[in-house]
Amino acid sequence: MNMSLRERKKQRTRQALIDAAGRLFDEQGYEATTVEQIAAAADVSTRTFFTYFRHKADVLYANSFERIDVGVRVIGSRQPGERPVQLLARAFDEMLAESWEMGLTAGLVGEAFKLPIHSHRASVDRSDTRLERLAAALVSACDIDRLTAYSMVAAAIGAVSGAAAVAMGEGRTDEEVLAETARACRRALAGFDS
Amino acid sequence: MNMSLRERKKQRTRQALIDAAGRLFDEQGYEATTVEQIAAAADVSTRTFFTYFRHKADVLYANSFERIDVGVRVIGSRQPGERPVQLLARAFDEMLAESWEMGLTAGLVGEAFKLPIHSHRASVDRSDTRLERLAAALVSACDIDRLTAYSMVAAAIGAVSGAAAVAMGEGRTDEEVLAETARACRRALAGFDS
DNA sequence: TGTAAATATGCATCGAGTGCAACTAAAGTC
DNA sequence: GACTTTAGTTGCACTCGATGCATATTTACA
Repeated sequence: MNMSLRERKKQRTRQALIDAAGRLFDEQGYEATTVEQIAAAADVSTRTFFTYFRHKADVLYANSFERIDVGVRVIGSRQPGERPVQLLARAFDEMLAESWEMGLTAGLVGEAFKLPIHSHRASVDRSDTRLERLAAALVSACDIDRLTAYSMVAAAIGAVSGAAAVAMGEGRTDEEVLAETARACRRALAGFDS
Repeated sequence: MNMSLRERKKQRTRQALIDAAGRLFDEQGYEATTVEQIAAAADVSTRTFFTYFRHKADVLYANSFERIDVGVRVIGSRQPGERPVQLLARAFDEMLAESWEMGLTAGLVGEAFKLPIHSHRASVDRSDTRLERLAAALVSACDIDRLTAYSMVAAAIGAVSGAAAVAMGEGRTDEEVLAETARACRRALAGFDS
């Protein structure tokens, strides 16, 4: 980890923004918090916020995007003979494990799942979405058609999000939430093991 | 259908907005089209657009929301002994059948699926989302816990959206798209038949 | 130390979305 | 048919997310 001063500063600012956003979202809710407030709390200009995150909502997913990397990596490490369903389930397990480990606040995750997030003006770079990246990885790793791959990943994401939202909404413990999401994921995938 | 003049006018305006939006989205794409343009094309003020649709994106889902009603109704009509998975699959079949019947342009549907839709300022009325409404209906109709219901519905929605997006992206015929989405839906649900 | 490259910031502007108040047209009343 | 009530339309001002551009300010590197 030999970062240049520049690099370190960038990381620090980025983290400051994430922390500030997390704190403010928890305190006032997502909608009630403005980018201006986040930037002020992180001691940078509003304009600078947008050099780190394309959209206000992206700060919520900041770590989520890194989690996707984990999933893509798992998919890339497919064992010979491993079936797509198993592989994808394994990828989700790793991603979910990561999620809790890196101490996302419930507030952050909760908001993230709650939001039917969209994009305002942003011309939505599809290749950057969770679905796209995981499905693409699955297609390259296995002998599977795009349609099936996308359906599988989308079903899994849906199940996981739905389960997590309800479980967290009901105030379950982290362990329970983790267990329930993993279970929902497997159930959603089961039928694709044709 | 004995509507008052007022009611008829409202429907006409609403339809004019939907039509104008569909046309413009097809011609220029979703992002490039402004609400101002849609309103102008429908010959109403910009402000009026927002009395019909809460968000720009809602005009895309205009008919989709009505489809959800169909699904909710199917779920409400559960046959004694019918399992949640069968019931939900039936609901999705009906909703999908409706979709093509009422002549949604591929452009409209395509855009709708493409968008990782979100909400700008709008404090997202959750009880109004597809997921919420279908899951809630399922919980009342069957003896099923919220967590499972939400996971199921979310998985199904994901699978259907994913399959539809890919199938349409590949230029399949309407029949094929319909068949593939129905299949993806069933596969996503299969594992929930515990 | 000076210069090139990367960041940060201010400013102007666009588009979505909301609240409010004034206006217009339809509906119901006498 | 004129009168009032009520629903729906519109303009206006404003907030906030987001982008482009031009200008500082830093850091890197010779």
